[in-house]
Amino acid sequence: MGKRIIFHIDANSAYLSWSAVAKLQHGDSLDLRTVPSIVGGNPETRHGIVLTKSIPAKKYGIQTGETLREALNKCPDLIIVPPDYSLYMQCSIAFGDILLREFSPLVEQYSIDEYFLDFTSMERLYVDPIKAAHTIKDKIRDELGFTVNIGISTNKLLAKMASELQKPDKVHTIFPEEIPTKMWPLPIEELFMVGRATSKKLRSRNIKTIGDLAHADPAWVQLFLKSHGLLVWNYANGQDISLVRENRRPIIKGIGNSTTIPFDVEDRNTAHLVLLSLTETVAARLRQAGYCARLVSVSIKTSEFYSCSHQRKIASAIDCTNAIHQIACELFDELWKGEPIRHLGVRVSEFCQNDFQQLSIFEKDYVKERVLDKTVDSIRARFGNGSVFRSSFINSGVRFSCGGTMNDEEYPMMSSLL
DNA sequence: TCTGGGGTCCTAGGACCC
DNA sequence: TCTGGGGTCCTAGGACCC
Repeated sequence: MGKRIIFHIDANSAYLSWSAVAKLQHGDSLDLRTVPSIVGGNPETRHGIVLTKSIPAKKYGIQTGETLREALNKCPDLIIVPPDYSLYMQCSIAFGDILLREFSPLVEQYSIDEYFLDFTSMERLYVDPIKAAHTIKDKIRDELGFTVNIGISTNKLLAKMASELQKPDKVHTIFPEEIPTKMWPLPIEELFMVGRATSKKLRSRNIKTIGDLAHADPAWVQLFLKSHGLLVWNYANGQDISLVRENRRPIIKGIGNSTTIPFDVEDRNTAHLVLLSLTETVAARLRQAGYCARLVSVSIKTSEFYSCSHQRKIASAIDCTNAIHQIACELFDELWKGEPIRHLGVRVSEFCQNDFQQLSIFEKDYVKERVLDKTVDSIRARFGNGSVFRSSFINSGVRFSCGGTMNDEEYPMMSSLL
């Protein structure tokens, strides 16, 4: 294989920029990006954390994931706006369309605000990839109103590392010969796939920079980081052979829905109702994907932030809301010891196609269930999620649909590896 | 402490079978 | 059984990403 040229394109402070652009378009005179501001959840419903910060907010030391209280302590004048996920989906798609339509057929969406682009076959058209990257960057800024960073290199890992260098509105390269000067001096935490636990283990062994890791003995790193050690050692040395793959229909491995409940749940019935609300969206997405699932799992987080989960393999794969809900409730009853519950989750996985005539082996009731689910799905598709819901939710204090406010339409998913 | 939600992958331990 | 070893499956938990 010849030398490839890979771009990584990353929207700067994506949620915040996108909300800022929308506000400007609605006649607002203040550009949120120019002042300390964040996109954050609502503390009233116990969702009060920082999702994205503006660059001026970053200067106050505000970090993604911290509570709004902490952020406000650092900057009392901080402007806080709520997230708007359907807006973000639109921006994400418009962003990807420009890349795909104008620059290369080989584009991979990596997350809601990141794309990889294989520029290799475009070289003859543009000659200079750096100039082409500036063209892309400027076109997105001029047409969509938000800035991006573009990283350029010979593989995805290096391109991604390059796009993180200096922000916003920049093009950077980390070609292999630039690794020692541009990547090795960076703190170890900056390396892709080195999170809190890994950096702690590395730092305790005096590995402080990416260069330190690159020069360490890979066998020694494997002793305490197992296979993950070899992965990050390769990344520190700029080694990555993964390909940019067009993502039509990514292979989904699991579908889940979880939520922090605005109040502590202390009784079984309410818990079961929350599980139903979570299962409704999980099962509908499962059916829309055309799958049946063989594994159901339930997770709990208590008011004291203790987490645990319980799962079960089932004999025949299912996609019915009621069937999944029933198993989720059984799992919950086996798992719950009576502590006040802060957070609940339902997840299904181990999929197989749902189009087979296996229906005949189900009991009559089950066939009816599937017909009912299909009907409800299509009503909700036409008239909205709230158009039909179970009477058990009335006056229960539990919303009929909760968790991932995602407008859906196929949420772009990344794998944890490149 | 006003501490989110969506994912993927890996590992360890126990059950079970030969 | 105070027995050994290896393979596979299952479950729970933890690590990482955005």
